[in-house]
Amino acid sequence: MATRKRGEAGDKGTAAILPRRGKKVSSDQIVESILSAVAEHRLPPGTKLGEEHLGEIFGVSRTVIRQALVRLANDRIITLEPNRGAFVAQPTVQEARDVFEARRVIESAVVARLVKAVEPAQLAELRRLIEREDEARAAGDRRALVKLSGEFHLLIAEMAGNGTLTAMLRELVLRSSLVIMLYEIGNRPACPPTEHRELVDAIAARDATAACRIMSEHLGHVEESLNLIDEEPALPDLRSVFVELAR
Amino acid sequence: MATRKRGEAGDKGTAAILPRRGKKVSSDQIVESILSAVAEHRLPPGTKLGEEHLGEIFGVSRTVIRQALVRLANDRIITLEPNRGAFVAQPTVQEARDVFEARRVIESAVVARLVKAVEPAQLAELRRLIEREDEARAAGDRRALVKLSGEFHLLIAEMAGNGTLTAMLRELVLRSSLVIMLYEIGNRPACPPTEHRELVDAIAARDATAACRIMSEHLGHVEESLNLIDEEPALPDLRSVFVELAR
DNA sequence: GGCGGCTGCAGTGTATACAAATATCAGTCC
DNA sequence: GGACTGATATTTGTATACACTGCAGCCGCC
Repeated sequence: MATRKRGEAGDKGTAAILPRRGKKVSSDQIVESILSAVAEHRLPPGTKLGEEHLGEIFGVSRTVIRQALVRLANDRIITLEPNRGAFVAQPTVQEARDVFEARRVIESAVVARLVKAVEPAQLAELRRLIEREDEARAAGDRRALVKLSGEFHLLIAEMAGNGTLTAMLRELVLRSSLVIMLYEIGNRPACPPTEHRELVDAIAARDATAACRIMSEHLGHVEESLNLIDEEPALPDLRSVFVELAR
Repeated sequence: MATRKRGEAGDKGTAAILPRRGKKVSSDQIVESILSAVAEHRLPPGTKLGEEHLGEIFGVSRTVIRQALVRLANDRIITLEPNRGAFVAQPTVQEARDVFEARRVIESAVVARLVKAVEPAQLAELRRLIEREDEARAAGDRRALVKLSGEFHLLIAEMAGNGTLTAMLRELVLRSSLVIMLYEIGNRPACPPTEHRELVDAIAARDATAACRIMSEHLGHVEESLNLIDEEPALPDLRSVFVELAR
């Protein structure tokens, strides 16, 4: 536990680290790993992220972990409670609704922009992604499905070519992932499977009005499929569970 | 210079620190100070922000400064060049256009939302802010004017009630401030003075269509008033010059 | 005289040490 | 038996130490 050289991280069974060639800053890898875990619903909201613990997992000191946590907190993926630590964020119902509204605003605009300048190769790429979604759905791989669905929305933004809007949407998609983990009802499928396809069809037809409408409705459907009523859902839930056991 | 207790920071003549009662995390104050300096055009793009130097100014160690810099870099207000340090960001022409497009997208939506639920007290508050803008303009106080103009746009977003969109817009307004510093032509006034007033009038009339149009055009006017031609403007300019010479 | 490498310095990147705050738990008192 | 209080242990917050990188100036070399 004394001195720890870099590079030992991989030994510790942390599968999620994508070993980018040394160019990137080390805290980037940690941020990416945690974001990836959120996107794949492997990291439930409310989970405590202890600094020392993460440091052991990634094979770096708390200094680097701290940088990563500060960045994640800045994007509202985690919350930093002073003197208590870092926890995976638990968006409130209000925040959840705000996130979806923001997504409708941004993604409608992004789709409209893409319709104007979409190229056949891009349509093919979108359709390829949809096929991978179908495969994941067929295989019953919910984690892959939810991640691919997010990537689909993000890919549209990237293709639209506004880096600022894309960066913002990336944050929103990740927060959506937290929202879905918190508020989804049972095992209902998050994204209706046909709508992505319809959206690409509308884009291919250069029908901006229809594409915007489908995107907006699609996000509305996802939001409606959630249990966004104004009551405290998660940590209180755990707490009440323990109260039950303690009786 | 050895041990330094908290609370001595204020002694060092750092005027910009608003001494919030101890609740906030100390890096927050530093972030706020730097953001404030950017909003008031006191901190030109490209300025080097040395860690040790900032540490002396704010009376904290590099650790805290670093946290603040990481957060600012995350919001693209500064750029962190590995092993070289932190510099106030210099948005490219492309980024500048992206920022204004993103603002049009978000602020149109925000205005439309506000029109639906605006209250008389809010209209009065907006008009009060416009009057302060007029005063700053009359006094020739450009720094106050540019800051108040940003606050006007932000106030509309806050009133609209979507915290997520507001947070995103806050970032965009700050980056706009950098863009304006970089690309403004001479001393041309950034914001046409009448448009804010027209906007509030349209909101008061509950005319969502007009309000969106005015907001969008207003942002378009600000963008057009800048020298956003596709040539490298500042540091990159130097580089391309040397590339030419090397041929 | 100009150019390339070298060395010293300044500044960042990371780890560690220490202080402060909080959570845990045992013991005591009511 | 339950609640409170104190000590202890764990965890975070901050400062500092040290290693490494990049830059500048100098010197020697061509």
